Amino acid sequence: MPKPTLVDVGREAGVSAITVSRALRSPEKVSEALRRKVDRAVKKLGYVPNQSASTLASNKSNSIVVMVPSISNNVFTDVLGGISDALHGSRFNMQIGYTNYDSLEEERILRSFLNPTPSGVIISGLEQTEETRQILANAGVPVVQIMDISPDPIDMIVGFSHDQAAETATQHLVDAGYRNIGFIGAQMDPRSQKRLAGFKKAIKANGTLLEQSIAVTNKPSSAHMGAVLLSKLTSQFPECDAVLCNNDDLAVGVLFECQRRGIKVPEEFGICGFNDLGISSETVPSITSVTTPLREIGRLAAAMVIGEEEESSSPIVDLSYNISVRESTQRV
Amino acid sequence: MPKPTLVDVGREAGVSAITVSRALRSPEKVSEALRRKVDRAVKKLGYVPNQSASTLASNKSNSIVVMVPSISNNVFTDVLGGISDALHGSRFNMQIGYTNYDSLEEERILRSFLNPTPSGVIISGLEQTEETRQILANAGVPVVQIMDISPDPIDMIVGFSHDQAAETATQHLVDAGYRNIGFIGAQMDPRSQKRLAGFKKAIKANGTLLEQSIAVTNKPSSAHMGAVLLSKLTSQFPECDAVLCNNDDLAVGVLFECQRRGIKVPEEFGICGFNDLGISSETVPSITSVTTPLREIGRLAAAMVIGEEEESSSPIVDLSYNISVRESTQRV
DNA sequence: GTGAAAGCGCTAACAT
DNA sequence: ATGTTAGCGCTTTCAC
Repeated sequence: MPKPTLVDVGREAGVSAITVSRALRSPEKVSEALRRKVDRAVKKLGYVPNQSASTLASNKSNSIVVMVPSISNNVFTDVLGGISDALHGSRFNMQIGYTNYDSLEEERILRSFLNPTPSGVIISGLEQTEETRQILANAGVPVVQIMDISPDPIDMIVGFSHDQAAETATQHLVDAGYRNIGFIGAQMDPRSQKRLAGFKKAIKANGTLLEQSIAVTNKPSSAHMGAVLLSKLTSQFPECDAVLCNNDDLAVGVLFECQRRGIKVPEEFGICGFNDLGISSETVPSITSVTTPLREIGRLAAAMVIGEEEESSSPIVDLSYNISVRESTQRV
Repeated sequence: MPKPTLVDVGREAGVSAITVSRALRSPEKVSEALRRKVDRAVKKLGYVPNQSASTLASNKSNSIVVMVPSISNNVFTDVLGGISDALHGSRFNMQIGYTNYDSLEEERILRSFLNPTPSGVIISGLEQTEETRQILANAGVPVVQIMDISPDPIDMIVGFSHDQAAETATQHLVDAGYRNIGFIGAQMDPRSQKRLAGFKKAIKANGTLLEQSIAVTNKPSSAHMGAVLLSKLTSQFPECDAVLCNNDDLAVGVLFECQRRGIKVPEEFGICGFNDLGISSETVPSITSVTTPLREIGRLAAAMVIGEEEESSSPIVDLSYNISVRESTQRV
């Protein structure tokens, strides 16, 4: 037997197809009795809506478009996990776009994803092109920017303050007794730049910022890159006795490089990571890291975009981070 | 101005819409001249096909359905990366389903993904339910099973032999001089069971297999779990002097636990991981691992499913693995 | 090799 | 609150 359609359900329930459509899409706009009749007919026939027909007729899809810079980065797999959780069981599915940290590529992909119009857009960062902001603002769908915060979002935003988080982490290193603190960063996207700014601010508040205390690259973050950047840093800044890394894989690589060179952590050298990706609590010594609300960002962004959040809640959500202090910064 | 449709392209090219449709979908069934005219019109108008309309009319989508157990597992992000690469620039997109290592869940998701009929299916492992195999065999689309190998695939298959890989790795530990070798495994899916079987075979070939030399769990794999399982193993098998781990995160956790206990690796204890996930080459000491062709599996599976492989090539592709020998198994 | 007609299943817009 | 009408843009089937 063929798949049942809205017409079949309507016949079963004794109403017209369009009425069934409405009962299904906006149950609140329909009488209680009808809703029950329709539900029963749907179950009896095992009706499943045809997305393509719906999309074609309305020129609007049930997709939530999610734009992230990279899928291989654990940071974003965590965020995607949160979104996936929040969307699970809803009528929405997610369509992932991978921008490779390129605003123009992002714009191009987004254009292709905006037809048919999705039900919502979740997009990483603030660094969209002016064109992209225009397109999104005029798309007539909820847009949630994630990861960062700003007083001036396209529509809504959920993230945390990268500069504050880095500033707090740097201050923690100062408080732990380190005096020549360096910064190691890979994949220096705008959020990483903000972490660097937070680092600089904290250093200046405690003394003088030295140019040679910073070693960064635009290449991807990895344990290997952590070792490479530590070598660079210690050669240009030999008196360095601690580092803030802009991601945990770098921090892990720094620790390994210290072990290779016989540098004692935390006695001779302090290490603080970022994002608390799971491995930093397991190393020996364990690594202090900034625990960031990655999964929660995804979960909340999805809830906001599908309108499941409280009406009263603000379109700007600044989530909190936390310094998870571990052995790598605890001098005796 | 509104988006151009097939009718618009047809008008521009001086032919009917259906002819344009054919010229686009089966260029080989159409005259050279027409093909050129149509191409020019498409470019001039910036025509982009409407997927929903196509899917609705044909009840066939341009999606390649990909079923994987988990997204947070790095093993599958690598495989997905390979698929994504191979599909990039083609007219196909991927639709990902997460089964959470549950065959019944897999069957349920697959049923929902099979309407409209996708252009192909890539599915992890051999452990589908009988129902699932039936559905797939009757779907009339290319199906590629991945990760494992079998002489009896539903349609096509690309993977490698997990038992042979584990057997080879175990033999490497024996050859390295270890005499009381244990096995540590998490997330004991069927492929992990095969690795365990390969381990047992190699041990028996060299002596006696002890029940207490095996410590496994069905919980997810992580560095933390590696430490937990090492504790279990050494308490039940104190003379143990080396382990084969069924995944690299476990191996890393084992190394850290050894460091915590002051056990010298590789002198007192040998460690071999599996999948070579990138971190094992960075630790101190670096960890020997079985390098598996994860990305290549994804790339090839996608090529096979969209028919881009040589016609002549076999529907059964057994890729090779490689033992990457590092410090953790090199006794002086 | 190309075209005409019909319809995929749904929803927008307008009735009632 | 519910129904009628008219497509959405494409592909299928059948003609020529």
